[in-house]
Amino acid sequence: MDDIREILTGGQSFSWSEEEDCFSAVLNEKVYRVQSESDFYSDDFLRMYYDFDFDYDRARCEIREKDELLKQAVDNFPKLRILRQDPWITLISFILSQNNNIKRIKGLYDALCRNYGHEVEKNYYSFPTPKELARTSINELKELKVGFRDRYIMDAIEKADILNGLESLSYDEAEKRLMTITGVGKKVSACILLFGYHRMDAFPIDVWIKKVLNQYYPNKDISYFNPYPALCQQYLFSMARFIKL
DNA sequence: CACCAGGCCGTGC
DNA sequence: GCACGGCATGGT
Repeated sequence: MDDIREILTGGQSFSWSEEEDCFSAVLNEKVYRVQSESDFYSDDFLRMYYDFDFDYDRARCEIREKDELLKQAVDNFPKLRILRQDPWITLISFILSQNNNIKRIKGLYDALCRNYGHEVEKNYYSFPTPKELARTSINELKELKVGFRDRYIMDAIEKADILNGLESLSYDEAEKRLMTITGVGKKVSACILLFGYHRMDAFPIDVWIKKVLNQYYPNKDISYFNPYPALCQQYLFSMARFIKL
């Protein structure tokens, strides 16, 4: 379980809960339970979700060659991947993420599931669809302690249809549309495009990545991380948290 | 008491 | 265009 903990609970997805002997998540109207990487290869949905088709061996080799920090990152997190998540779930997840920490984001994610999702299995709730979440209100969201993000969630529910058709757009155009949702800026849209649309050209810059860039890459352009900007970003994010930068 | 967390908004220049 | 304070909440 140690090798997939960072992928499932390290900040790109908030769907997974660590139990005594497995990680569990309600996705695709089912409860999935996994203990190791191999469990992702036994099911069609999980295979897609785990980004089975991407050549991570090749990417890791190339990223390792870039510099010492990325080499350490690849060696510390050998299994790191970019999961293929649902756009709507990533939209709400990363609205919740702003000025927040991973543990509390997960708590709020679970609260939305329990309150507005449906029970797929005893005590396992799905993430609410836009229609389900539309049953909420500013006041109910306040009670769940989402804080100042309440009005952002309300606006996202109203504009959920923006998510349809982003696949065919350029990065800049897709980003522009996402940013018409109140509470969605450059960083949150980068996370949505990366984790929800598998846009591997995305490069979300959060507080951790800012520290890394300032300290280790002060005079480098983002293009330094080509041809795997998103993966490098993910490695550096995990590494920065690991060494408590 | 302070400062921080996978930031963004509103205001002022 | 850029800088800066404010923002809900919970943890350290």
